[in-house]
Amino acid sequence: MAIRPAEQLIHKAAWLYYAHGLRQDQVASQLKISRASVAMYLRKARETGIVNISTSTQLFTDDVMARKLEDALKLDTVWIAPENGHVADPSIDIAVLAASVFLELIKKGDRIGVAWGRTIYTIADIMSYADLQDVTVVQLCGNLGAPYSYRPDQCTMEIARRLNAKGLNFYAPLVLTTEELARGLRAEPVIREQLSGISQCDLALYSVGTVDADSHVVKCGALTTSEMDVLRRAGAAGVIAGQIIDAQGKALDCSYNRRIISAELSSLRKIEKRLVVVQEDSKFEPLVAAIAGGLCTHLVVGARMARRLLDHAGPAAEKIA
Amino acid sequence: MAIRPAEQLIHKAAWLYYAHGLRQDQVASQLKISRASVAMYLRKARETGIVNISTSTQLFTDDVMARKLEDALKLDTVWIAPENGHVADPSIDIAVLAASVFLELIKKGDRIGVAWGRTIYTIADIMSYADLQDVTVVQLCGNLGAPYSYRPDQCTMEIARRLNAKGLNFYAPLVLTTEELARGLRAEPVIREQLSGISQCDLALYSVGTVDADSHVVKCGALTTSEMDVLRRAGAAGVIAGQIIDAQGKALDCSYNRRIISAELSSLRKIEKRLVVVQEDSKFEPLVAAIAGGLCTHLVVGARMARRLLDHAGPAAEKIA
DNA sequence: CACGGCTCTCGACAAAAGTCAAACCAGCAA
DNA sequence: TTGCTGGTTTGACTTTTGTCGAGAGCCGTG
Repeated sequence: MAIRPAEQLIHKAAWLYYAHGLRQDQVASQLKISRASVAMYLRKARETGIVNISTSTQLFTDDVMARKLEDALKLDTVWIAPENGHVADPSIDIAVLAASVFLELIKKGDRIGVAWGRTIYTIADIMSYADLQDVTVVQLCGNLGAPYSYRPDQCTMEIARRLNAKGLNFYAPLVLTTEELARGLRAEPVIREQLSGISQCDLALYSVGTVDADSHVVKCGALTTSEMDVLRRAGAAGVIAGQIIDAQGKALDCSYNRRIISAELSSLRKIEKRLVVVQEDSKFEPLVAAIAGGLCTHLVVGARMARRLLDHAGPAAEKIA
Repeated sequence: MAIRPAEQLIHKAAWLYYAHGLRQDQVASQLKISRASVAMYLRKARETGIVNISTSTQLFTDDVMARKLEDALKLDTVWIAPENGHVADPSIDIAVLAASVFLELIKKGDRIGVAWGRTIYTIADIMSYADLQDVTVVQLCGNLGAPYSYRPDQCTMEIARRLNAKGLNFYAPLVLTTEELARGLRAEPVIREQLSGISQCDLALYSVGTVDADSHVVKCGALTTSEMDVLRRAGAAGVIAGQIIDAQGKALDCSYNRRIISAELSSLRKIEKRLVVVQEDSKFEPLVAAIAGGLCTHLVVGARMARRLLDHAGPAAEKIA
């Protein structure tokens, strides 16, 4: 119980304003404070998640293209963010939508797996605060220095913070220099436990990475440009949770994949809702690979990407709708 | 309305406004409609649940219950002490909360009325020291021998001591053997002054007592078990400041009530802030009676009691949230 | 094809909410 | 004691939002 007058007042103001529909000046006179303070308290209430304002994301699953994509790619639900040039930065649009979808998919008591990357952090950053105490957010892969705040543990923690949930971090590097070491580390009880807990998640949130010189894993130093070149020629098609996958969405058989500490793809597939968010157009092939590998059940993309996916799925799928 | 273009528009407007945080005029220009229409759409969006505004329920479950109680019972403020079973003695919890609430409610220059009982003394006992020199603490009712230090004058003095305030004691017994004597004593200038000063208090602190054999007034010898039995059958529902009240919170018309020296209930009702603290679950009916009689504006109870009060107030009050 | 009846839309105004610098206050150090 | 610091609170001001009545568009009917 909050004895702190501030929190008590904030809650009471929020209650009177949002639940009772009083005006700010009425709240002010009732609480015997100035209206300006009420306005301030209400802002705090919104910021801290004491009140939640959520908008339904139905609109974006409701259109025909989303339906066609669901059918063609056998996905659970697809959300398509419009890219009509009105909004300054279309990628923000996708992230805002993704954040809402993400919040909508969370249920009480859920365990949520979160990967890392620019996309994920953007989502975390714009996500509104919520109050989900019995939710646990777990990190899906080991750590790696990344520019800004895109680090795996930061993504996890930031999302946990926003949700007022428990954050479960991964205290291991993403990639090691030898396979032996990686094997040994995976066998460590702490790590083993974290990894085995992943398949018990109810919801996972990740994006996909490219396998070119611009790839996140290259930029963060996990792989050199030339190593990546080799992998690409060996069939690498994308990156999921730090792991290289081929065009069928299977983990590529390579030394790199054996040297990382990350969620097994089979564990990921056991998670009921696998929410994949893709912002950049360049991530088309990786996304197709991830979908092929059954790593995606819920998808948030922009209109252009949706179009491309539909074209790719072939005219056969087109005419179903 | 076949295809409902409106629905789509409402959705879009709600999305841009709530999820993207645009202003109404920006939304209007983006959707190429007037701002007035946007305002109307937004209202519809709220009404139809396309956007959802809710006050958090998990993190602040006790606060939410407190707000509901305030609404249902028309109380000023309700504080609820959590009873999660972890703490050894939950009644201490309530007392700690009550003490801080009490201190919070005191303002400079206040005159404070204090009744007596185990609850009150517990509060006095754990209350932190403060320095409120221009505060006066007055005893609300006559004296009566009580076990430990629960005597009215002791409660008053202890609180005055803690606050560094002036204590104003009552030099009269709580109950006399004849109505005449009580009348005569009440007419005495010293007593009369004390009694008439009560309605000028700014804050009162009391608990409620039960009307069974375990009642404080019985244990202290003011009434015998059998007398209490009779009173209960006559409609006694609780005890406030040594006085018997009925289920409506009115003073019961009985010889006992005419033989006591205590604050008139009407004087108590004139006090702006009437803080009632209840620890024991058995005091449910007395508390309900006191609230019904308008003897309570500020309430401190445990979560269990709160729940019971809310259930009692009826499901109608429940659904406000 | 003109007519009510209907909803949707808009402009203008009034009301409410947001903002910001200044005042205030408690706690602390000198 | 005095002055300082960090945070809250407030009044005055600006911006944003809600509302209302008028008018526009639409449709079935006589």
